[in-house]
Formats: sequence, structure tokens, C-alpha cells
Amino acid sequence: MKTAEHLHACGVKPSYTRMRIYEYLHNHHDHPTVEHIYGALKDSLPTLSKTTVYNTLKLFLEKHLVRELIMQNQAHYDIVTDFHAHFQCNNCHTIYDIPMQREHVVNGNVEAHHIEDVQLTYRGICRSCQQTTQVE
Amino acid sequence: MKTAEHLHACGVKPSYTRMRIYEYLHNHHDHPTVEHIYGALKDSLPTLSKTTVYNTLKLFLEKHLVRELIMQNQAHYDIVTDFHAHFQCNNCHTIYDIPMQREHVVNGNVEAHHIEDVQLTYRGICRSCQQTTQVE
DNA sequence: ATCACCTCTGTAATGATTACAATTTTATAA
DNA sequence: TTATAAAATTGTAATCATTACAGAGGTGAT
Ligand SMILES: [Mn+2]
Ligand SMILES: [Mn+2]
Ligand SMILES: [Zn+2]
Ligand SMILES: [Zn+2]
Repeated sequence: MKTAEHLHACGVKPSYTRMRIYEYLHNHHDHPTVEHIYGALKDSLPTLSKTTVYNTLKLFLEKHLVRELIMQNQAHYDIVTDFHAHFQCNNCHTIYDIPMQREHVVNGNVEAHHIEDVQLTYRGICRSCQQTTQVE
Repeated sequence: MKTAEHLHACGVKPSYTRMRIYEYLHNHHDHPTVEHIYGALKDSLPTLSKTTVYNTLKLFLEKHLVRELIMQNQAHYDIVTDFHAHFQCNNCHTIYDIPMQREHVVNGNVEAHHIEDVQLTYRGICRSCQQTTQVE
């Protein structure tokens, strides 16, 4: 589906700026931050304001177009809204997707409450860094 | 076990300030923030500095005396280090403990990496708020 | 053209955390 | 005890992501 149609279908008026931000997320599945998105778009959108990136992502979040991941005092954005977990490397800071069924982590103990969001996060040293990093 | 002995056994020199902070956590299992701890202790420890609370919690964390929970841009501290999940209410902000086996959320998909920490967090409206809060 | 409404912008404010240098306390040696 | 080194604590300033806010710009209806 075209970006404009998809945004419209989700209740977001597809302005040029919004489409560019959406398409950035669509093309970059590495969980970018506001800083990443702003830095990547500002050359081709010279008037872009960082506040607009914040506002747009907030809007996307309300319309469930993206998922927000809070990792160590910074928000990352994920266009993939199907449930999955994340592993972040303490060394290279890469965020890996980890397949996980939502039903697997939502059990009777928590269903007494009304769940709006579930976040499952692992931290450690990724496989790649283990192979290349030496003990100091 | 007495506080001083326990801290010593974990490699932390049991200064008076450190013991007071540890005992606050031991007596308050509601996942307090630095602000909570500082606010609660400053009357009886008039010279206490907020920086000391930060430093002490960082030390406790390194020595695995406490667990740190990052929830919406704020660190909360948990004296209970056995694995369990947390539910935070978007309305009253209470953090509930949710029993959960660590093995249940650590599977082969993530074990390719070296895991140092796992955090499973739910957000939503707690049972208590559902019963008392009306739709606006 | 006028108006209302939405989008976007830039700057200032906020708030949690960290950096850092100075001071106080504690431990150790002479 | 006194001297001295090390550790713990303090207060202030800096950092950094995020939000608040007020104004500018654009669009579409009347
Ligand atoms: Mn993801
Ligand atoms: Mn807990
Ligand atoms: Zn890595
Ligand atoms: Zn509640």
C-alpha cells in the first residue's frame, strides 16, 4: 500500500513531512531514535525541526503506526508492531529483534490488570561482540 | 542477617549512610526512585546529598544488591533480586510485582547472545483503577 | 479576501542523571 | 598522638532527552 493511503487509513493526514518520517521508519528496521531520524532527513528536508520529529512520532504512536521502545533513557521507534522482544548489546548498542509470542509472556498473574503494552527486553553482550571483543 | 554483615558480604563497606539507604529499600518494596529515597531520608540524615543516593545505588547495583527498573525516564530500585516481571499503572503509577519464571522468557532465540539482564514490563490500567475510575 | 484550522518551527524550560572538584570522614603508618 | 593516604560524601555545574509554548506558515471553506 502507498504511504499516503496507509497513513490516511490510520487516521493521520499524510503531509509531506509525515510521509518522509514514515518512509524512513519503513526503510530502517534498526530501531532508530529521534536523533537518527532527524539526522537522516535534515539534508533533504532542510527546514525540518526536531520538534516535528518528536510530534510526528507521538502522533504515529497514538495511531498505533509505530511501537516505542524505551532503552536506557532513550526512545527508539519500531515500525514492526507485531509483538516481539528485543536484545540490546551493552557493547555495540545494537538492538536485535527476538521472536516471542505475546501469549507466552501474558499469563493469569497479570491479567487481573488491563494491559495496554508489554515490553520484554534483554541486555548483555551480543554474539558478534563476544567473538570479536577480548577480555581486557 | 544484619545489614552491616550483609553489605560486607557483598563487598560494600557498610557506612552509616549506605546502611540507611539499604534499610530503606529493605523496608519499602514499592520500587522507590532516587527522589523517594532521598526525600524519605533527608530529615533524619540532614547532610545527605542526592548525589550520594545516586552513587550508593550505583554501587549496590554493581554488587547485585538491588535491581534497577527503568520505567518512563525514571529509575526505580527493587531489593528483590529474584526474577519477576512488573506491571505499572498508567493512571496511579503503582508498580506491581508479577511472578514470572526467568526460564519462561529466555529461549533459544536469545541465547545466541550473552544475557546479563532481562526486564519484562507491562503497562496499562491496574485492577484497582479500573474499579474506581469512570470513563470521562 | 477573510477566517478557522492544522502543521511546522525555534527557543526556552524541564527533569533525571552524571561529572567534577572540594570537603569530610575513616583507616593506616610513623 | 600526629601525619598521611584513601575512601566517602557533598554541592554545584553540566549534560541530554524530552516537552512546553508561542508564533509562523500553509490550506481549504465561505
Ligand atoms: Mn523490533
Ligand atoms: Mn519488583
Ligand atoms: Zn554487540
Ligand atoms: Zn492504577
